Amino acid sequence: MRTRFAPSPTGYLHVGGLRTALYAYLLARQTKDNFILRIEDTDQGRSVDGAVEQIVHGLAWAGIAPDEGVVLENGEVAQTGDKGPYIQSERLELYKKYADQLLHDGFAYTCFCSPARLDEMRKQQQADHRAPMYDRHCLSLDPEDIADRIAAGDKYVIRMKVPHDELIEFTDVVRGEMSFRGDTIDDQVLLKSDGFPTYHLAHVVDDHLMGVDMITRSEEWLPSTPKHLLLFQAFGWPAPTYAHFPLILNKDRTKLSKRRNSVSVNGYREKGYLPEALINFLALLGWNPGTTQELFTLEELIEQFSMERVQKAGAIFDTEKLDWLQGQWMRKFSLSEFASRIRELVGEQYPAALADTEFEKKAALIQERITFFHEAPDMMSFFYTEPAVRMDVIANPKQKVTADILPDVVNILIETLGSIHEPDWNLESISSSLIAAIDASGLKKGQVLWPLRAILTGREYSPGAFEVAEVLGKETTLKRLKGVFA
RNA sequence: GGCCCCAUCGUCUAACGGUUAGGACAGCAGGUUCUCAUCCUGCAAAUCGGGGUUCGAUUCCCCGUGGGGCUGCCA
Repeated sequence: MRTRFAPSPTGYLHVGGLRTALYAYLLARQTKDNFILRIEDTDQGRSVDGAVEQIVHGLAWAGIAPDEGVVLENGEVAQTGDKGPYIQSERLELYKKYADQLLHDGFAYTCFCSPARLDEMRKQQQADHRAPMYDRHCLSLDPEDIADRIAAGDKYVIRMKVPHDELIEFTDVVRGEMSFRGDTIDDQVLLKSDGFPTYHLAHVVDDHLMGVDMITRSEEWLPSTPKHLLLFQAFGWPAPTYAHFPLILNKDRTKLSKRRNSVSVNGYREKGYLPEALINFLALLGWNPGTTQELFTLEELIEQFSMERVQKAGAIFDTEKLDWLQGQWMRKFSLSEFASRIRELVGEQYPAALADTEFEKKAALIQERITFFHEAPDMMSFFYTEPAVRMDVIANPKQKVTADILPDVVNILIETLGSIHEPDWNLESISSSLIAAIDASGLKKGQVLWPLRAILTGREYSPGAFEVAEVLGKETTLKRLKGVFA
């Protein structure tokens, strides 16, 4: 199944767009066919510089880079495939040619109506409580007049002539049987006066020429599908299958917008979200596996995705679950993978980390606490620098640690830990000897372990005292303990 | 206004005529614990309304209601 993602380069890659792209990608992968990226830059006024780069890089980051069309080659935007060009502004002659064909075959007509006239017409129709539709003012112009006016430089568009007596029926893969009456369909503009096609013409021409047989797009396109079907019919081309995915919504259930949400894929990337988490989250927004599985790799999605389990109703974009998935994915990495992914980052602030043979052991202590990679340097700082130890952190009323017992506590710690032989310095010996010492002292665990942890890390929250002491080693541990009152 | 789509916990969703309406996130309460996080247990939480069809409707049909999309020489 050849599928495609066809965004307009009007800005960054949108999370809604990414989900549409993901589903198209999964479908193509399932059938071992190509996933195409086509750029729909037919609105000259709305195209934004750099948007194509954002889109291509965004898809690559998410792990669903296109196989054909506009792709990334050695980090540069390029085009690949034998059905190109894949950027619509480079296909203008093609649209003109096919528009002329429709004109010739009587499926379209030339229209000279000015925007001002159309505006006036719509206002009147609305005032009369009629559906705003083109009134076919130019439907039956004399062919010679048309030629003269064009020669004279008059602005014109080409409109499709919708057969009012037809009933257009089709089956949408996610929605089922659909039908529209021809007389409720407007004579859509196909070719604009600037020579660019509208979406409608471009979609039909391109998807036919590019061999796309499954059109996946979001629900907002459902009402214009009959126009597209009529065009396929007029050209004598086989119609593709359509699948309209549910919309992603703001909290107030309106169509997801950047005004009310953070919708830029790059924004999530910059905040530190993993592509695995975002993809997992987006996949589940409008689709479910029919099982209780919540965590999906891209591979698993390819195996399990099915159109039958795509939701019909729109889904609110609520990122609470994304945050949970982010945590799950951070923990899902093997330790060596996790360590290697944060090593550079930590190394930037603490160069010692780069050559640290104990790095993995340290990384292990933060993996279950971390949410974003960029938190790693801070979370690991006490392994590489002497923490600034504040009395108000060490003394903790909740743990019944008061300033007056601290000297005794520190002494117990220094004595107990100091008596462990260097080669025996491990989690087991540290914890058992400390527990024994605590029992003997009559103090509570928290009264001894909280200060130990606070002194070693300088923090209220951190990995456990035993673990930190073990990884820090006997020498550093004792040095920090002895330094508290120095 | 016209056309079209949709409707289960707060959110994402399962149940394709028979279930105490299930799961996950979030919430709340416990447990584990030196803190935080993780983890574990439990609690609370939903079928929009009305008619049909049926022995039986979340499920099928109709009518409402509600929400949404489209209605551009935007996509």
